[in-house]
Formats: sequence, C-alpha cells, structure tokens
Amino acid sequence: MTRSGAGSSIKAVAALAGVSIATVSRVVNGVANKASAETTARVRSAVAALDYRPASAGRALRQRTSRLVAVLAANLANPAMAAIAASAEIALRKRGLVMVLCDTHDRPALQDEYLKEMQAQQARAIVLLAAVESPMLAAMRGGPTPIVFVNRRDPAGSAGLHVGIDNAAAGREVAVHCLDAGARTIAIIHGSLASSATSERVRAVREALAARGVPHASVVVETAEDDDHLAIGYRSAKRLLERSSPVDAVICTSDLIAFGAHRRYVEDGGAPPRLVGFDDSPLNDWIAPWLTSVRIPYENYGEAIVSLLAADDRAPAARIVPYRLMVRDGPSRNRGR
Amino acid sequence: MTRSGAGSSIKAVAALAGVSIATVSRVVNGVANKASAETTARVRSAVAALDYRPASAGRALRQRTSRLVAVLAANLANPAMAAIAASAEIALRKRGLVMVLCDTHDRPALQDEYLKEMQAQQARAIVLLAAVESPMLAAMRGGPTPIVFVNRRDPAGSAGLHVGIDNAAAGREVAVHCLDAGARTIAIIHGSLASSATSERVRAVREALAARGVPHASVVVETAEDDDHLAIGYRSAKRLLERSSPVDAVICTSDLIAFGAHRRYVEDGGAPPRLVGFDDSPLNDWIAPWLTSVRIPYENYGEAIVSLLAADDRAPAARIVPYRLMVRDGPSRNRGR
DNA sequence: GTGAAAGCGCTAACAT
DNA sequence: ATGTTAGCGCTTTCAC
Repeated sequence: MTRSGAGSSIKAVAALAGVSIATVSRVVNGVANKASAETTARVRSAVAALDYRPASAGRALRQRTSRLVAVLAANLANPAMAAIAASAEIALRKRGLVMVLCDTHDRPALQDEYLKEMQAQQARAIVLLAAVESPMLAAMRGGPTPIVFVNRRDPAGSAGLHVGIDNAAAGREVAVHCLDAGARTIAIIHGSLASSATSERVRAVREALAARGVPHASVVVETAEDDDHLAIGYRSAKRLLERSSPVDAVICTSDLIAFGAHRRYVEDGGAPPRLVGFDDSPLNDWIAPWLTSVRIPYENYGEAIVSLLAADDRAPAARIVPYRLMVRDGPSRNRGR
Repeated sequence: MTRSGAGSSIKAVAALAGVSIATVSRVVNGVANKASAETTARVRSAVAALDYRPASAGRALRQRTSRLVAVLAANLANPAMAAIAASAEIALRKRGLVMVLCDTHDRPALQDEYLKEMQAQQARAIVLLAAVESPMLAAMRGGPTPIVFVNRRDPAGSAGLHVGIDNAAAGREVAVHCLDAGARTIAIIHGSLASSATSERVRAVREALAARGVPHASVVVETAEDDDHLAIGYRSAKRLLERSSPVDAVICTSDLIAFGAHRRYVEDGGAPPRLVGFDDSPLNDWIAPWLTSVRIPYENYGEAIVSLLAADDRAPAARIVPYRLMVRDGPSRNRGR
C-alpha cells in the first residue's frame, strides 16, 4: 500500500514481490551475489511499479549517517559562491548525495549554529566556502565528519582537505600583467586578511612588484572595515581618489571589491584606472567587460570537492585547480579615454 | 556517553539528568505542563552539558516528516534566485527548518528527480522558484506536502500557494514609464511565455501601450529559443539592431535579458536605447547603473513563503508583495549620448 | 539465496 | 508529573 503522500515503504515492495524486506533491501542497495537473477528482477519490477525510494530517515537511523552534505557559504549573494554551490550540487547528486546550502554571512556564530544543525542531521560531510574560525569548527576538526575547505584554507592552519587555486602564482601573474600593461603606480584593495586566499594574493602581488623593482612604499594598499566586499571596494576607491597622485592600476582581491571600486570611479566621472579582480564569474563577460580578472573554474569545484571526499586516503589532501587571467579591456574603459 | 562525532543521544541526557528519555523528549520539545520546574531545569542543564541536539533521523522516522524544506530553483546563477534562496533560508531557519537547495536548470526531468528525492527525504514542504510542469509535480499536487510557487504561478494553473508581485500592474507601469520618458518606438524582449510572470508582463505592457495609443503593430516583440536569459537578450538585441529603424526603449522581462541586450548594444558601439528590466538584484546598483528595473523585494520573499506555509488555512492563498520601479540613468547611457 | 529479527533515536500513547 | 513501551523504515547480522 502507498503511504499517504510519501511514496511506498519497503514492506509494500516486499509484499508485491513476494519476498522478505531483507531481500528488497539487498537488491535495492546492490549487495553483490545475494539474490538470484529471478528474484532481483521481481524486486526491481515491484520497485518500479510502486515507484519506491528508500526513506532516508530509516536509512540514516540505521546507518548513523545521512546522505546530506552541508555546504556552508559565507555569502550567497556573491555570484562566485553561488557558482560553487551550483557545481557542488551537481557533483554530489551524481553520487546520490543531497546538498544542504546555508549562508553563514561570514559570521562565526552562525557558522557554528549550522555546524550543530548538520551534526544533528548526521551530515555525511561539511563543505565550507570561505570558513571562519569558530568553536564548533574547532570541535569538529579531526572528528569523523570530513570537512572540506574551499577557497580559504582552514583558518586554524591545519593541512586539511582543501580546494582552491595557487593564489601566490595568480597574485604574481596579476602584478606582472599590470606592469607589462604600463602601470607605474599600483594600488591593492583587499578584504579581510584572515582569509588565506586574500593574504596569499596580497603578499604575492607585493613581492612580485618588489622583485620587478617597484619599491614597497610606492604600492598603495587599501582596505575598509566591512563584511561587504562591494562596500570595501567603494570606500577604498574613494580614498584612492582623495590622494594627490592617481594610480594607474587597482588590483582587487575579489571581483565584488572591483565592482565597488568601479562604481566609485564611474561616479567620479573620470577615466577609471585599470581594474583587476579575482573570481571572474561568467556574468563578468556580460556586465563587466572592463574587468580583467583571474578566472577560477568554479564550475569544476564540485567534482574536485567530491573527489576529495571519495579519496578514503586518511592523508590530508588538496586539489589545486588551474586558473587563467582573463584580460578584458571593454567599452567602459575605452570610452573613458 | 558521547557517540563518536555525532553529538549525544537522548539516552545520555536522560542518564545524566536522572530521568527517563520520555521526560527529556518532552522538555526538549517544550510540551507544556508536563514536567516540574525542577526536572525541567535538570534536563536543560544536562542538555547543555552534553550539547545535545535531537538526531533528526529518529525524529523524522517517528513523525513521518523531516525538518527539511526543499527549494528547487530554476537557475542558481541568476542573482535574483540566489537572493530568494538566501532569504528563504533565513526565514526557514528561524522556524527551525532546514533548507535544501537544488538547481533544476528549468528542466522538467531534473525537477522531477529532485521532487522524488525530497519525497524520500520526507520534506516538510516544497518551494519552487520558477516551476515547470512535470509528471511528478502533477502527482504531488493536491498531496499532503505543501508546494509554494514563487514568481511563476503553478504552470498547471491551480490556485495554489504563490508568492510574487502584481506582474500586470508592473508591466503597465513600465510601459507608461517608457512613454513618459519620451520613447516612441518600443521593443519587448521576453523569455519563455510558459512562465506566468513573463506572459503577464508582456501582455500588460502591450495592453498599456495600446491604451496609450501605441498601435500593437508598432511594438516589436522579440525572443529567442534558449534557456539562458543572457543569450536571449543578446540575440534579440542583435535582431533589433538589424532592423532599419532603431527603437527608443527596450523592455526586458528579466534583468538577465537586459544584461544580454546591453552587451550587444555596447559591442555595437552606438548609444544603447533605454533599457528596462525586472528583478533588480542589489548588484544592479553596482554594476548596472544604466538599467531601470522593477525592484522586487526578494529579501522579503523568505518570510512570505514561510508565512504561507504556516497558515494552516486549507484555502489556497497568495502573497502579492509590493514592487517598485527603480529608475536609473547612469553613466553608461549618459556617456553614449 | 533468503528470511527472521534486532535495533538505530526518537515521540506519543498509555500507564502509573 | 513521570516512566514504560511500541514502533516509525531501514540495514545488517545470523540462521537456515
């Protein structure tokens, strides 16, 4: 019989197939060499007839783990994070896992609340898109639930599972690009340095500039106290505009920061300097043809995350994916000249 | 005792508090008048000491429903959908519910797969951000699981739960705005008319123009066969540019379509016509100062959705939220003049 | 190759 | 006010 609106139970399938529920379970879960071909066929057709799917609650209760994988993102409004989430969801689904997506707003307390909730859900794994350090994270680190750190490494510096790009190399490439394009005075606008991605990028840019003979002192480094990258970019650009000497290029540690800076420059009415960002969501081609950006293949992150989870390797591992500098010099910049 | 990494069980709490598990359950679930103040306190402190959270699997098994609410979005790369998801997640969390977010890519087959999965998860409710018609949806309609249709109404036309704006009124306002701004030749670019939101907007624009004396025949209506709104906008704008007479204003049924059209116009090098869209994600202020758009308060959608779910009213209901036309005439347009 | 049965953690009906 | 107990749907020994 069919339960009200909730599919059929294993009992119904067993009854229809004329076998025990244990056999149904084995067939459904593909336990090898445990059922005759004939029985298997009968069970399968009963499953199809009743459109049976094992209730996840029963399964989770018994197995002490669910098919849920938590993805905790620092900011869903960031198209880059949304892209990672979308990619993760596809990859997880391919393995029969279900993504639970939460927005931590980059706040430790909220991250902790979600971590607790996911523990109650017996989540199979936790994926942190830009983690912050928090008590619960500390408690779960080293526990049985795998934790994958995406973009930002483990803030506590553990050599845990990680998916990201080589930020140092990317930072160097961006710096060299600006110099090669003729920029003499270069500014950096960055978000919180608590993020490993940010600090690695800033350090690499500065070192590369120094190596090319640009004195450290001539590089303007700006930031602003704000969780919102758009606001950081806007306010930092404002301060750059207040300086006596203008800058030729502004390197931003994220595209959102670059968006914020760009807005300020456009409001100013003058020609915006060369702007470079990191992330490069597909939307950039459409709405930000003026933004050169380090394209990070977020559409592949899902597979990278899942492969890290699948590796039963107890050894800590990382997936460093290739990036590519997308040079854009579209209308908005040209027109200003 | 603490289970490996998965929090503590109700048994552990009962043992520590020196009561039965039933009492713990009652206290945790706040069953009124069922425990003395002293017992309640003892249980609470045991809960705190062990950091206990009821395992959702046990609860779901017993109650035949989980605390999961599925949100099936047609396209997570659309900032508007991401905004709704973020808002829904906050509102659900406030009621102790957990959001499961999936990207259906606007494909019936994928939507069905998720619907089945969510049935297996015994989801408390289903929220469809831009639903398409599909067999499983038809099967679940009228079932015990509440389904909320966001933006697009139920494609089968049922008067089910719905959250959205008054698309007809918004369409009229947009049309009048264009005329008042001096536009004489107006084009409409729209996505699939299977979406109630789209068809209502297009119809209202045309009717409003007709009412103001603009002959139906002079309104250029464009679309393109594509799931991707950006591509629809781009390709439709291309065709508009191929016409002998240019248009003064282009009304797009979504911001993404407007982004696509804008790109094409910018590539063309000429002055883009007045562009109007729908959605107006917060990002627009930063990256699309040229886009006038119907601002839909997606940040409030979460509460609207949850309130619809809470209303045990068996009568079908809808939450029509207020919109606001955001008139923008930023740099990109001015500069082109 | 198959079935019987235990038990995962929890809630709710029923006893006391 | 509190405890006892049945049982939700499933997987997994253990018999046969």
